[in-house]
This record gives sequence, structure tokens and C-alpha cells, in this order.
Amino acid sequence: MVPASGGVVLVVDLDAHGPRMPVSSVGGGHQVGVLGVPGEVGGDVRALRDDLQAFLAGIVEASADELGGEALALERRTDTGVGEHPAAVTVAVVQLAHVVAVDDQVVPARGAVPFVRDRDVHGPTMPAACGVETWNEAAAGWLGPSPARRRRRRRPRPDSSRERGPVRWPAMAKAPVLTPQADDFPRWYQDVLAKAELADNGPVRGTMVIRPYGYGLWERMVAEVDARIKDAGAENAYFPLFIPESYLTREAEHVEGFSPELAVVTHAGGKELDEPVVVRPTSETVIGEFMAKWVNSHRDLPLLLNQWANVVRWELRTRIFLRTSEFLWQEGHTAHATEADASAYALRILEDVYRDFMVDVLAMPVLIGRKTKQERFAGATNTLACEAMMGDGKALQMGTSHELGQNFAKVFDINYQSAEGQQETCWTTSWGVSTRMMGGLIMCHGDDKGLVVPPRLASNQVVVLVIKDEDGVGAAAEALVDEIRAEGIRVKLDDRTDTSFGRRATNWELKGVPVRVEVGPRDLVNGEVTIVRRDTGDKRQVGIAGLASDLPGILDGIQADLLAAATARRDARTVTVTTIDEAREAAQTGFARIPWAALGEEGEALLARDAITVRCIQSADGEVPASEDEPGTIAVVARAY
RNA sequence: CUGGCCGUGGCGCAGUUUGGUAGCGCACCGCGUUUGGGACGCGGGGGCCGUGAGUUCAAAUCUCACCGGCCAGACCA
Repeated sequence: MVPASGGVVLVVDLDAHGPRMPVSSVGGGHQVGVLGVPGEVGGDVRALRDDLQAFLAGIVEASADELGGEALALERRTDTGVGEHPAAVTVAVVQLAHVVAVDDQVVPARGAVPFVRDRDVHGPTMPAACGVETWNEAAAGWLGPSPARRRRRRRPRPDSSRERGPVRWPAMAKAPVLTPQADDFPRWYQDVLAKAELADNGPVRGTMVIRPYGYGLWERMVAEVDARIKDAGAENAYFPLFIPESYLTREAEHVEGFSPELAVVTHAGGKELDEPVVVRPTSETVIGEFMAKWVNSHRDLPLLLNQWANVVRWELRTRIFLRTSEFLWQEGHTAHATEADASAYALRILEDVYRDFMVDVLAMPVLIGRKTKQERFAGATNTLACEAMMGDGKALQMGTSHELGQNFAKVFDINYQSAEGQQETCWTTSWGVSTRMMGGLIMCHGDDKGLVVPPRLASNQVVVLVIKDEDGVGAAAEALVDEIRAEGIRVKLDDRTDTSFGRRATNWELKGVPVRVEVGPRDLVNGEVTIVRRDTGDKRQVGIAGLASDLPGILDGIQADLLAAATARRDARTVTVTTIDEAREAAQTGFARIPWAALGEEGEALLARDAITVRCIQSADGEVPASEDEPGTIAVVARAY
């Protein structure tokens, strides 16, 4: 984008909102001028665009003629802001090789370009140079007369100004609501968080505010996961936010793993505390302390506890939902009489609670497997995990289940008397899923139109949209909503007809509601409504009678299709390799499967230099290996969040 | 913590090089016309210019320090 030496870059900003940072956009210092155009879509912007296209084409021709065919690069970029923009920001950057002549006017260097009246090279300031009149006046000398345009401007606009000729630049044809994923995935993620009203940054660094729509999705996750945890026999309890610092220090590996990210309270009640208390980063220690009290006999085992709570880990780099200083989660803690029992329970949680929820409800085809020693939880003897692939091919750990061996039981004295009358030490587990799953949901199914929520998760599965309240549309929509609700579907009525249809339709798309039903007077006279699938965009007219009873099947279809699409994408981006170099290469775009025997801890360390980690180790059949040294296992490696 | 970019109404950004009246688009409010894919006209409201010192007659603009955000790392759910 930055021109060769001696070059000149012309930046033309066709945004309907005026120039926006073209200087930095092109790297600075080389631009000769900026045309900013205020106005509205369908108005002068379109006319200007036509002229500017001709103008740019003119430059191309002119430079070819004048410079003996020397090449000239014409680039087009689309950029978007986050505001509620009706049009994309389109910046055309023309890189002029040396000198350009247009309409007999030679433009040799910066500063000499006549079409911007501003003194500076940073682009016109809004009031001074952005006005259309200024543009006309200034551009006349450069562009030459543009009779067509002037004619258009003077004449009263025809009734439909938006039907002006075809737009030749696709980038201007349709304004993206969000930064496209392909342009900048992290930016897209931020845009979705804001525009789907999911979450905001909190005032303290690394914290987040979960907005009602986002929290509604989390509540649905909680409900589904909680039901499965209870099915697995665990009961909910609640332990304190504050933990004595001394608890943490009892388990050596645990304290080493968590110390750097602890938030510690040293003062309270106006004075310094005798012993500082830490804000829990996880609750193995307090819960261990109380398990020790509650477990006496083998009859007390297994003790299966869970709590829904917030925890705090002072992370160095945070990102909403994926890694925040404070997050919400569920942490299960269990104590068992035998290692085999603990081990089986940790696996049961992974498969029956986590994988089942993620695959069946979130429609995310997660991989399950063991973590390497390197990736293991601090204090665990074995860590199992669910790993999902995001839309950009990177991995996200969605949930973990740990076997803690007797590490915690020993230091917290979780002992029991066996049937034989012996004192025995318990075997414990811990397992959790967090608000991070929200990030996984967004990045797994989301597209350039926003979030896509699988029907089984959706807090609103169907939205019924009143296009305009005429000819009984409102009443028909209300009746339809009642009918749909009677089918047990979570349905929302949108009758805010003081907001235009298009805006509301776009908003529900951003929020990812699986099915939109549009009720308008035109369809209604035929007894029909329009239904639109969020995932495919498929839109059709259907009879209003019988729609409600068809919806459960439609929602099931969407659920299945989302899982199939995510699975297909994951598989397409997963490569089976045999060497470390191949794995490194494959992990640039997705997952690589490599025999653990071919990788090993040395290979793991090697890949780590390129930010590639072993996500999990699987048996050849994709299941969880029975032991650390099971032969023939496969390591799945990837870049990860 | 390291490197890069960046902090100006709710959001996105001009303005800083060369100190001198704080601006634009979107969003918001009112009225009217609209509503089948982010409507339009007219009229409005809203800003300790991230914070603190310093230089100056004068600081969004110059200097220093600090804080915060984004991206890439190290750490991790």
C-alpha cells in the first residue's frame, strides 16, 4: 500500500460519513490529498462515486499513456466502523508510479494537487473541505467538468433516488454491518460483542459486564449444564469467595500455578489483616478443607459437589469471555474411595456432561482427550479436556476435568475409614466450564452477519416481526406468537413498528435468533407469513396455519445443520501428519493430528516456540486414552486462544 | 511484562506536525412523512479532549510521568 519511492498516493474516502484516518490507513506521509464526502446513501455519495470511478480510470489510462505503460496499482479497500453505518467506508488508494497527468494537468508531487484546499496534507477538516460544494469547486480543475453529475445535482431528484445505476464497486454495493471475519477475525469478534449486545468491558481492567442478551444465553448454558451435572449425581453447594492465603500454599504445585494471578486482600475494615485473604481463583482448597470435615466413613463416599460461582485470576492479557480477570463458572469437586472411581467420574463428567452439552446443545463438535504434562492443571495428576475449533481455525479449550490423585486429599486430610476399619486417603477430582463457552459459541457459529445461536441454546428461538401494523397484522402476529409458545418454543414478538423493518431484521440477525417470522399485510391477505433461517438465510412464504406446529421440526433441522457445518469445517481444517514440520505448517490454519510417539515432549516444546500447543491426546478412535502411556495415541496440535 | 498501534460526546473518527472559538458521521431527543432488508426532512440535546504535573499570555495540540484499550507474544478456563 505504501508507494515506491517517489510515488504518490491518492486516498479517496467515499464513506458517507466523511474522511476517517486515511493517513494512517495507508501508512502515512505519502498521500497527496483526501476527498471526504458527507451525505447520505442514495444521495450525493452515489453521484460522486460514479465520477470518482471515472476519475480513477482516467488516472490509470493517463499514467499508462504518459509514462509509457508503466504499471500503476489501483487498490480498493473496504473498512468498516462500528457505528450504525448505512454504508461501508470505502477507501480507494491509487498508487501513482511517478507523475500523472490528467486532463492536461500535470501533478508532479505532493502539495501540488489542486483538489483539496486545505493547507495540510492530513486531509481536509470536516467543515472546511468536506462539503460537497467545496469538493465541486476544488475538484473541477482536477477532474474536469462533470456535466452528468452537475445535471443530476441541479435537477430535483426522481422519486426513487436509490435506483440510480448499477454500482460497479461491489464493496459499496452492500455495507457490512460488522468487520468481515476474513478481514480481521479479532475485530469481528469485538464487533459482535458490541452489536449483538452481549458484553462490555468493565471499569476495572480485564473485567466484563455481561449484558442482558448475553446473560440470557449464559443462563441457558447454566440450565443445561446444571441439569446434566445433577444427572451425574452431584449436588450444588456454595463456598466463600475469600480463602485464607495459607490454604493456597499447602499444595506446592497448586500454589505455584496460581500465585502469579491471585488477587489478594490485605486490608479490610480499615486496617491491615493479620493473614491476607485471597479471592478464589478456584476452590479446591476451601472445598478440600470442608470435605475433610464431612468425610469420615466409606459410607460418605463418593462426595459429589458442585458450585456455580465467580472466580478471579489476574490474567496478563484479557479478552471478553475468553479470558477475563473475573469470570463465572461451575466448579465440581468430588471425593472418592478409590483411584478407579475418581478416574471414572472425571471421565463421566467430561463425556456425559461436557461433551454431551457442547455437541447436543451448542452444536459444537468438540474433541476430547488428555492434556500433556505441560498443559496439565496445577496440582492434577491427569487433566481431560474438550477442545473446539473456532471459525479462524484456532482452538479453544471449552472445559476441563481433572483427576487430582491424592494431592489435595493428603494436604487437607480428606480421609475415611474403610469397611475393613483402616484409615484411607481419598481420591479427588475437580472439573469446570466457564463463561468462556460464550466466546466459543460466538466464534464457532458466528458469521459476517453476527452471532448464530443454535436453537436448543437460544433464549429466543423464534422472533415474530410485525413489518407494519396494518390490516390486522398486529393481532395476527400476537395470535401466532401464542400459538408458537404453546408448542413449547421460546418466542419473542417484535412489534416495534416505530423502528424500520430493515433495522429490526438486521438486529435479530446480529443476535443470531435461529428463526425469524415476518408478518406483513402483503403476505397476510394470502394467509401467509415469511420465515427466514438465520443459519442459511433461506427465506420463504408459508401458510400461517400450521406454521407453529412445523417450527419444532424446523428448529431441529437448524440444530442438526449447525453441528454438521461445524463438523465439516473442523474436518476440512484438520490434517493428519507424521512430522513436526508438517504439524507446524498445518497448525497455521487449523488442527494437525500427529502420532504422540512422533512428537513427544521435545516436539511439544519445539512447537511451543511458534505458539502451537498440544490441545489434547486422543486414542486412535478419537476417544480418551485409558492411560498416559497407551500406545498409538494421537496428539492434536493447534494455535489456541 | 516485551513489541506495535491507539486514547477527543454513547460508537467510529477529524483536528496535534505549525499552540489561539472543539468538529464530523452514526446513535440519541422532538415533530412530520415513512416501514417487505440498517428510511427521509426539519429542529434539538449531549464533550473534565484518559489522568497528573510542567512550559506558555494561551495547551486537545508542546514536555515528562502515570493509567487504560486493541493486536502479537510469555501465562492461563
